[in-house]
Amino acid sequence: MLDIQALRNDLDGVAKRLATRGFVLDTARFQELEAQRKIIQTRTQELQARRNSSSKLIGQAKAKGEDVSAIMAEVATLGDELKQAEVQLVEVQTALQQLLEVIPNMPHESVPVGKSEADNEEVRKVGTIPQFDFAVKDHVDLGEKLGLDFDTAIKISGARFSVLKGGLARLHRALAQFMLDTHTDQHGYTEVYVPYIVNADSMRGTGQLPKFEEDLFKVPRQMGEGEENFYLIPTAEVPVTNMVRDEIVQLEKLPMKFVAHTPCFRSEAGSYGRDTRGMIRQHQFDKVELVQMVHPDESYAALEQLLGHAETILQKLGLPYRVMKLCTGDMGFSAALTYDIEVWLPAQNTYREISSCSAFEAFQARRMQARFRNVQGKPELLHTLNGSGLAVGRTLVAVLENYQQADGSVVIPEVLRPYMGGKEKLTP
RNA sequence: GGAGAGGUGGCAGAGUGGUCGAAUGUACCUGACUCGAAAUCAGGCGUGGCGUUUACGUCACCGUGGGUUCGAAUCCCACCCUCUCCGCCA
Repeated sequence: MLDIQALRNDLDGVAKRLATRGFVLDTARFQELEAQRKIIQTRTQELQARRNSSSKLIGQAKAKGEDVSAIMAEVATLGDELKQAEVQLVEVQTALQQLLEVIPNMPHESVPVGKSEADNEEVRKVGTIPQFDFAVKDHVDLGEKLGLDFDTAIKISGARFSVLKGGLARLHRALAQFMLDTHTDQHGYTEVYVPYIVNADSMRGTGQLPKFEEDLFKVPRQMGEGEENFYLIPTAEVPVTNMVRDEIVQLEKLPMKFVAHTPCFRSEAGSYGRDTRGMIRQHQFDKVELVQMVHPDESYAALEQLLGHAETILQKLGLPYRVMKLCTGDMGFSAALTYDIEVWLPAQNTYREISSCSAFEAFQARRMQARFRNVQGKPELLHTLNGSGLAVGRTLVAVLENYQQADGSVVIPEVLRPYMGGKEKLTP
């Protein structure tokens, strides 16, 4: 959520910056609601003040045993008007809140302006693209012989799921373990185990709700008369970041750095026909996620660091990649600045996203009321950031394709061998 | 699933429908005493909004949402959550 003060002070400026990411801010509506709010709030508070002082007088008079019927009659006339004003105030405030909740974050000034993926900016390329003296296979063809089984997954669940068997399942686990160990032992993250099902408040906190409900898997749940659904997490970002929701943390606790390995569930509504082959785009996939809560001054330095932590994994695995700075039009709803890391996939002869690292400034913290006590002792919104380190399924795909041999076997990257019982190769 | 207890400020913990945004303790900050510290004493110390802007005024907030009332932390209703015991269970 944006700071409503920013909208009050510089509405046109905010609208202009949001326009660069293709969002049209309804400034007229905002101004209208604000004007209404001001009038109604002032009147409501005035009436409340009168009621409060009269009621106080009644109390004092009664204590002295005086007659209070005159004051009672006077204050009684306030009732309806006050009630009506209060209702109106709630209405206008709710409308403002709803307007604010669907406004995306403002892009950082360094973000290149653009409309789509095509306008993203390449920051760097790392590693050398492997050359093959045979016809490369994609991970589906390679995997078929090694334990990747889509037919069984379709039977037990449906499209966009996969079953891994044997060495492949172990390699998948090895990747996650390796990532966790690296981030905890070398990058200073604290490993956390978190719920995979969260409540609506958490989804609102990180920005998935109210705007993107159709991307989520919903778990219906009765709550008294109404219902407030649970949701399957689309990323560990949600439960991990929400650990600080409604908290005021001590200054010394910052930065907080967490890493979590979780499955992620996405409905992939609207992506029909895209990446239908293979395990690039699944309803369920594993991811190791890095999350940091930091002092506002440290936000962007922390993002560079976090990006480096994710890159380290690719470097250790010997996978070639490039880092892209997303343009204004391609960034996610809550992000102020995003780097994508794209790994080289030989069979597709291109780079594909394997990690996304974003700084959110106070956007999520404001939604979550996540704060720290600053040097003056006052609560102040902290900054959040996160990034994949890395998407496990896509990393598996990259390993298979980049390490494939002419005979259809796959060499296991050295750093993973300790997790594979010393095995050096997966063979059909 | 059954029975019971409870949700109040950073923490602990009072609170009979009226002067309660809330006693008290503790933590924390400032000052005094001290060479310094401890102890002691004095003062300060919740969050958010709005209006004027170093001050000030005002409103809201005692798990959440409704209700009763001139007035609710306090009474009523519903819900959520926590704890204890029993049952079941990985």
